[in-house]
Amino acid sequence: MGGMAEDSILEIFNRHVKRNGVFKNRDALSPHYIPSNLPYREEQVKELSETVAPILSGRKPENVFIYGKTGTGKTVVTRYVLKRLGEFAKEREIPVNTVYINCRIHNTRSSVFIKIGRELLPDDNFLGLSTAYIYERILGKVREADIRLMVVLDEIDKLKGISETVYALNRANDELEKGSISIIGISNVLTLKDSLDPRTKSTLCQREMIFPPYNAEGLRKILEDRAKEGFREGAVSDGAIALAAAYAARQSGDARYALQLLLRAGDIAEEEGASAVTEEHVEKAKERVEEDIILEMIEALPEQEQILLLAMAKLVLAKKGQKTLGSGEVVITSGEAYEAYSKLARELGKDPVSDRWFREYISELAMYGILNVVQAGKGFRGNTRIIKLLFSPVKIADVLQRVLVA
DNA sequence: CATCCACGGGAAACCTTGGGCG
DNA sequence: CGCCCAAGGTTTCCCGTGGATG
Repeated sequence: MGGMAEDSILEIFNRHVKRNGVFKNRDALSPHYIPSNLPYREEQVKELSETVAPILSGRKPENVFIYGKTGTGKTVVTRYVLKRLGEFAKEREIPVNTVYINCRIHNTRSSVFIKIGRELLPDDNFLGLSTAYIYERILGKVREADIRLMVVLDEIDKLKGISETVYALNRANDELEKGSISIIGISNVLTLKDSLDPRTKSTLCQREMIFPPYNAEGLRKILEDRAKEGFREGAVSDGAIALAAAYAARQSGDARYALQLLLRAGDIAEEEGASAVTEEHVEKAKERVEEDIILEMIEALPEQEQILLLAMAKLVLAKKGQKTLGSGEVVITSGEAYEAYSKLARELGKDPVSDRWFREYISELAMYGILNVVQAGKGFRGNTRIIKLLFSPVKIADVLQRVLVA
């Protein structure tokens, strides 16, 4: 740690002090930000508002199931409408409560109930209590204060025991003389509906909404709006926005991707000390965003496949410089990979799967585009194939080390 | 040609889940 | 409520096949 490191640290810190970067409010580009208007989703906003509005006159709104691909605005429209509903109700002192639950985090019935309980009764501690008890406490509160509750279950496909949860929440309405509970379920898994049992399906899907993907024009409008909020005046070129919109349109109209692209482009522009975001920045951001997505995906992979990938990454790093093939790329045969994998699995205290199943994993990962598998050809015995990681082994190892140790 | 590495289909074994029944 | 069994899904086991070597 000599002068060099010191200098580069100073440089980083300085960059963050002198706030003449491209961003004005970086959060406006984040997927969690709720903008003040939602272009190209006016229809959906209207329909959802109509659906929840009866709550204001004391009637229980129908349950809604919202379906659409990632980045089609499901979550943001829901949060937007409920936020406005909450504000409206508060002004008029109507007892409306909304609870937003992301089922990827709260993925069991009890953790959903705990989350609702915390929202309604912030002073109580629900940990360690039975689900039935929490349920009764919630019901008691709803009844006592005549609360009209809206529960949003986002990424509901990730919830274990959808039926039980939906059924329990809905059944509450039969037991309540005052107050009500309505459900909004959100998912990007189209087949989810078919996998539900008929009773759950008819309960949850009293009303259905489908969110279509944005077209390039819509994406451009979204980016323009957000750029106005997020960037300084003139710190982002029209060309950059158009390019980001075009890439995202190709990614099946994913607005989250578009925003991520612009956000990363902004980061890169700042790193380079540029005064404005250009098309080149967007171009460079594309790689980074794709990497972000892959890393996110890797984090969500089944444990065994993560172990496999970590073993592969470590193997690549260990072999760097040795055994190379022409181009200087590291070569790994499936035999070696399996050995490394089973060793690592045992180190982590897990039973390795058979080599047969291992091969299934390999082809699955190849399908996702994380790995690449090719016939080895001459120089190797028989039908040997070589496996390549398509992403930086350092980053893969980084992410997985963290995930697997915890 | 025998041997080796590895692939991938299919049967068998094992595990999970949910419904029926005492 | 607990037990058991059927159905389904997952994983292993077994094996024939193909390609490259010596």
